[in-house]
Amino acid sequence: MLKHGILGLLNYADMNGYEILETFRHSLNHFWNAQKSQVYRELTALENAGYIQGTWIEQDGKPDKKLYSITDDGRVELLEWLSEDLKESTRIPLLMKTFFLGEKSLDENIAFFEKLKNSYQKRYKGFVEADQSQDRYGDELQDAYKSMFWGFTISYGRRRSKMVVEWCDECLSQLEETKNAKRS
Amino acid sequence: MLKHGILGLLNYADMNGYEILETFRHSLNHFWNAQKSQVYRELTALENAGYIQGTWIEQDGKPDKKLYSITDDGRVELLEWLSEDLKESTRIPLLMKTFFLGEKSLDENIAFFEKLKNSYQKRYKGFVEADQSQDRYGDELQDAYKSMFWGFTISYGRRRSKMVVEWCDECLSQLEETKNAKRS
DNA sequence: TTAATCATGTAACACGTTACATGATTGC
DNA sequence: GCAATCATGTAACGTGTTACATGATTAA
Repeated sequence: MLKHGILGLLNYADMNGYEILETFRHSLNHFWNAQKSQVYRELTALENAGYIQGTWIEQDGKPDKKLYSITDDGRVELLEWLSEDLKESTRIPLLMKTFFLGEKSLDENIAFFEKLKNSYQKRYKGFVEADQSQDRYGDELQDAYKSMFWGFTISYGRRRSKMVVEWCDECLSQLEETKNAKRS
Repeated sequence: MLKHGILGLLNYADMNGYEILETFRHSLNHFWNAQKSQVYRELTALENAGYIQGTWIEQDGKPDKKLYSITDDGRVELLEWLSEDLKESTRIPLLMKTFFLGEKSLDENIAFFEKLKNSYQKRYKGFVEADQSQDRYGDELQDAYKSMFWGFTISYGRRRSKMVVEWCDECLSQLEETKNAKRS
């Protein structure tokens, strides 16, 4: 999975590991959190598989870097992945916890959902701002068609955050109702 | 993560591996897809850690089974997990693919989102029906408070499916717009 | 007789996380 | 002098997936 993400980025431009990590951090971070160690490991694996090739570049005033570019085989692999059906493995840690919340008290659970709501409300605001500032990656790409899909991922993030906030509201109102019913 | 799910289930009732798998399949499947091999592995690990203990039960007409029950240490571990902050590792395969869809044609991408919309529409209907039939797990639990949280997970599933369908609509209308713009 | 259900697992691999490890240059 | 930026990785562990492997009983 990460493998294909890296191939996708190298298909846009040659990059070294550090730049790939930066790109993940500023453009893909809302849907993929890439770890340093994993990126370097995948780069090695991808090079061994012949999907990318790296060249060491000397720099002055900075450490040497290994610049990777995608190969023809890599491009084929990328397109194959894009054509495959996506296999969505549903694993939602939030719901795993929610499912067993019956072990905790009403008040603890109200606090749980309030905290959650708060954090997603912040995320939501972040997405709305990103949308308005018509920003970074969309501009970097300089290709209206490609940047449209970047926009789609932002839109998903916005909708998802909103959905979670609304879900929290629903949970909270049911919890409050239960609390009131107990009191009377 | 799965580890705590198993602890949670064993906290409700003693079960063997097969029953745990069945429970995942009919009650937790919409947010957690547990593999056989992993469940058996976790059960062994959990027993070695002292969080659960298993006893072999002979049955007639059926294979022997190993019935597990949670220990006091296991219950402590479960409650600790419930109190911890949840660490949500955002990794959304759907968006990873979406991000790089610029490599494919307009028509292919329209087909992609239509297929996706279709599958989430089906899921959505499934959730709505599950909601109305006031069903399985909620009844099994026989505990209004606990089954409320099960209901929360269903509600999340319903909202999420709906959100994805709406997102697909947005993507599709933008793609269609681009298509029309090209034609003229 | 054949498929489904009940029941257990192992082996190998793939993918993700956390901690450790190094070191030069630049700006405050 | 200290933190940030640029740049590379390894080691160990944890978690998830795929394929393989076995075998009895029951219902169509």
